[in-house]
Amino acid sequence: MAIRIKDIAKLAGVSPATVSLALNESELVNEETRKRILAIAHEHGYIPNTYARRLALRRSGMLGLVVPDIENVYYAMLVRMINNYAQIAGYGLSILISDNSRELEEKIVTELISSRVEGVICAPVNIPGISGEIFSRLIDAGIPTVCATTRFEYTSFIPSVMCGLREGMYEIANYVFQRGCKRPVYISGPSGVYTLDIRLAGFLDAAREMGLCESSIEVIELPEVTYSAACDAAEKIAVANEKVDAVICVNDMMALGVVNTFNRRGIAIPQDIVVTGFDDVIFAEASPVPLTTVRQDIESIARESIELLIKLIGGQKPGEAGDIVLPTQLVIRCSA
Amino acid sequence: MAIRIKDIAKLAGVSPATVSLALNESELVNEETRKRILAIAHEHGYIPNTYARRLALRRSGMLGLVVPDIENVYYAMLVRMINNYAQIAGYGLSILISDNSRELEEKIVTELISSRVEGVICAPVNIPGISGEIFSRLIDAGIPTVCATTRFEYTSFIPSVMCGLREGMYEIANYVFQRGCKRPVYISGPSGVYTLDIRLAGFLDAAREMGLCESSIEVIELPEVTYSAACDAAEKIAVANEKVDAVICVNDMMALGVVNTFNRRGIAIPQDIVVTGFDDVIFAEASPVPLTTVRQDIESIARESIELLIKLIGGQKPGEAGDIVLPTQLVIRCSA
DNA sequence: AGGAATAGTCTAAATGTTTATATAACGACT
DNA sequence: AGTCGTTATATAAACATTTAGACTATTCCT
Repeated sequence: MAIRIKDIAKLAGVSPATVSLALNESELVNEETRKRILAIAHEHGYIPNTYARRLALRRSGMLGLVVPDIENVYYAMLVRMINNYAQIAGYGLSILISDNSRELEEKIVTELISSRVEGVICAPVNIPGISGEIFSRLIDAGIPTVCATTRFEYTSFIPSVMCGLREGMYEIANYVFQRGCKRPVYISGPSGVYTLDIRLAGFLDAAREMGLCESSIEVIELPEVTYSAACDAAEKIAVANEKVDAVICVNDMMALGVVNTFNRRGIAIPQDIVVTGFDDVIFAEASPVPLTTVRQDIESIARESIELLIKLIGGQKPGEAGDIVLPTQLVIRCSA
Repeated sequence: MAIRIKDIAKLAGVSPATVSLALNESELVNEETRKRILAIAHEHGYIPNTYARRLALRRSGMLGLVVPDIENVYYAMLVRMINNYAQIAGYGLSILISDNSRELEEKIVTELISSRVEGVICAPVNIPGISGEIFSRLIDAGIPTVCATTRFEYTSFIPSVMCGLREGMYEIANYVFQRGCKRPVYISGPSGVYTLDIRLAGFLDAAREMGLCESSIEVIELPEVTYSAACDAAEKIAVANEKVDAVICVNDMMALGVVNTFNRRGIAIPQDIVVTGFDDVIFAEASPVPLTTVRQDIESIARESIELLIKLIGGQKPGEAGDIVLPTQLVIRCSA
């Protein structure tokens, strides 16, 4: 069906080798022949067969990117940017979605090895106890891999690029405490998720430093880090009304739930209660009370990830690189 | 580096053909030999080379999906669902992002042909005057293609699956008018974008039917369909204050901008002015005044697209299928 | 004129699979 | 003993490229 090099060769009255060389702009082939061949190729809409090409070349020119959830704007941003950077670096990008499932992650890793990608950036699923065995198969297969937006606790072979979440949460909690809040509620998701655990650690760092006693702080661990879960929690806080003066949320979506719930109940933010988010997603600013939050600079994560990956592809040992921790940025708006 | 069929053959003392057959669970090969071969393959972590495989098979088992903007939750949903359905149908999915650029779209189409995908679902870039020439190259290359979420005006060869946007906008505008509104402002983006043009047509249908005169309705065409553009427009409406009683927005993001701006200025929604959105994105419900809006059922778009695509792959002619128009759903909340 | 260098093209092997066809071994049947 | 089937395996070609090395013709030098 589709036209092949062999066909063009026949049409041009030369050998397939010459056609291949001509198409690849080799110096070896005569200017005139080249033009003739290119003309024929163009006329017939020749497009090379990727599979034959990559097989012969013994390289794919592809990188892989694995994300757990494409509907999360945070990962969507990551995808867009890595897509960009990969392009600039001259690689194709294979985007794979694990849909927060370990089994799919397994399959994806096999797929990546099978398609001989030259490097992988992975954001592993966000469930308690990630350990990196799945992705370490990539390393075993000799494929340079970097972990982005989080980190494998037990696998030192896979370097990571992420923001200093602990420091970021410390900073915003500290800011809230400096404002005079003494009875904070911290709203988080399930424990055991690395990126949530270290945020909590940052909060506790700040609380400890302020000398807040155990009884004056409350940590709520919800099963999900969603808007509606946060609404329910906020409802309870509003009802109990134990002089809580700050609600520190583990992400913006939850903060938004808290803000809307309090709003509806006539609780003034930040006058009555201070509320903070985390991530600085697009509608943090579009919230009825614009959110004070912590920005994770995803562009930097994307850039540094690709940069590190390319170094690894270039032969640098993972050990030499080490993990990269990027700064977060406190964004002060109105909610605190 | 990686182990090949040939290597396994040598280790097992059989021919490569036998190994291939064994790995593909063929009945031809002796049970015992098969087990021995599989054991060796497993032991050495054999993973077939995709490129060699696809080259020999003369089929890729892949579908392509092209979206203009992955950060748009609307497309993100589409991606997730089509990814799901493709998997169920036994295909791999190549996700490509055109980043709203025609040039990239060109490149992507070449890539798709080059990698011999068996079918494509495309959501073309959202700029004035899309005409489908770029994607019609897929048809020329014999690759079944369907257009999702919008439609090519001039290319009847590419069937489309989308919601009835005109009817949807008609319905919500009509609802607003039935409520008694007589001086609506319609906020849209640049004209020439098909999916915006037909929404406007739906609005005008409703206005005409209500007998609203030209002078009592205002149509604002902003350069961008963004939150901040809508905030500015809302600001002007608030200042002018010409008894406008409804603001009908072309999407939720803009409606949210209008709601927040009015909120800040003390204009009560829906008492003073009614506001509506379109799309029913996740935070339509999380808006300070939950948005009355129109839901596009992306799950259906995804399902119908894949279903149609698979029919086309199965040999159905595009002409026989025709475009698929799915119903929208009016979601009544508080803002109208 | 003869040899070397150069330019342009071709031959053939290689990439790692799949698969149609051939072959071999074995038993069963006449 | 020869024929036929069956079963299990091997051979070899095919898929569409790339590329090292061979070959030929031309030009340049002495």
